[in-house]
Amino acid sequence: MTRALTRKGEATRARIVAGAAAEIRERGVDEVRLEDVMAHTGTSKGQLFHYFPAGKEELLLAVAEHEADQVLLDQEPMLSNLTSWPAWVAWRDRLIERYLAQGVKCPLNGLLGQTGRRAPAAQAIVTGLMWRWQAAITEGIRHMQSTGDIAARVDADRAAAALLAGIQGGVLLLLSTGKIDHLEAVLDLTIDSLRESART
Amino acid sequence: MTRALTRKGEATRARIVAGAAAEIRERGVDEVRLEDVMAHTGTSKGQLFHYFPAGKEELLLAVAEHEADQVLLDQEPMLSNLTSWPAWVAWRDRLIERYLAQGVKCPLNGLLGQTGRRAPAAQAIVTGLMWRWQAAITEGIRHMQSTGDIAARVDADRAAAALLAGIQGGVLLLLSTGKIDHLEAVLDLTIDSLRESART
DNA sequence: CCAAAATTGGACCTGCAAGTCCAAAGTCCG
DNA sequence: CGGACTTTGGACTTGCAGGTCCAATTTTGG
Repeated sequence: MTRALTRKGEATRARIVAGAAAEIRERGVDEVRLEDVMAHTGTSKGQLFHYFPAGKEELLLAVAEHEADQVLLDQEPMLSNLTSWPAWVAWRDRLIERYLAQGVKCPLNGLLGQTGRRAPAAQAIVTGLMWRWQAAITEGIRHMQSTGDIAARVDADRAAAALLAGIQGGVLLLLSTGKIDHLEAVLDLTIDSLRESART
Repeated sequence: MTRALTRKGEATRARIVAGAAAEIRERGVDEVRLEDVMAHTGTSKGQLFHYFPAGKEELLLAVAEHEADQVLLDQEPMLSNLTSWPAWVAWRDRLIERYLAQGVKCPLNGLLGQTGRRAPAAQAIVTGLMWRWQAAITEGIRHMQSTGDIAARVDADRAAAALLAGIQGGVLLLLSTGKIDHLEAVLDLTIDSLRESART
């Protein structure tokens, strides 16, 4: 159905999404006007509505997809290879580094409130992200259990759920307080707790 | 300076704040118009700007304060009396119950994005809430350490930070997925881990 | 090379929600 | 009771951001 995109069109569309994403990260969802996106990407209103007929909401949705994918990509290749304690630590370090650099600019935070409530599609994107994220963590835990580095009695799904929640909260607290301490504490204590489980 | 409020005025102001808070909880920050608040509280535009001269932003700030206080009040008297394991469990249950009932309606989520970025004052309110919350948890941990129910080697501040982050993330995941599982997992696993610390 | 379709620019429209204003009504206190 | 205030209602103004429209241009595929 959306087969009517030439190479140039595809490029323009991508430029719009990337530009809008950057703008949103920088200033927040509800501070970004279509005009800002136009200026920042060198496009016209005609193009915006050509590629996103439903207007702002559709654009925001595309941005959300883009950002959700980015969140997981930024954790690779660590996230998919949680197969040893050093690997876990490397992942932990990557998370800290990434969010420290990102600071107050959370791309998805606003999307929960802004589009999340009214657009079920946005909700689905965030939910999907969380599900994929948690699945990756679960797999890491399972692998560590298979090598005996984490006790078999640990409920991998539940532990992954808790760790994911901790990360989300850590990031949220980074957003509101500007300090990385919470994220660090959660990661270290949770991972330590998993590590400890094998010792008894 | 704001000494020019008769009893009737005070009541009206409170009615506006409470009504706006309810409306925001129900429909989200950026879906609520001043007209909605007027309709819902039986007030006129004149009154809104009489009590909140700076307009919407000032009203939102008052609502944020109101809601932040409520968050902690809803956890009392448990939160201030984390002095035994049953007490901790009671607190845990209260949290689950409260957020289960609240469901998708988070009063403060939007305030981070909406007012948080532009209004440092809103940021301060959220930060203050988190700080008070964490302090209460820390105190609970310290008390349990004094009775030997939690190992002395545990860093109370750090543990409290991690637990708070877990709770925030659990609530966030409740908002996006609609499931309480994450919050439950975080609370149970973290509390268990604290409990376990005393056994070694 | 040429028609059909995609792409682009930008002027214009429109609705809405925040904010202004002021006059009428009520309240307070000596 | 009376004058000075707070409180209230609601009509009006304003700016702005999202969305519409269409004509000009470029690209595509046969």
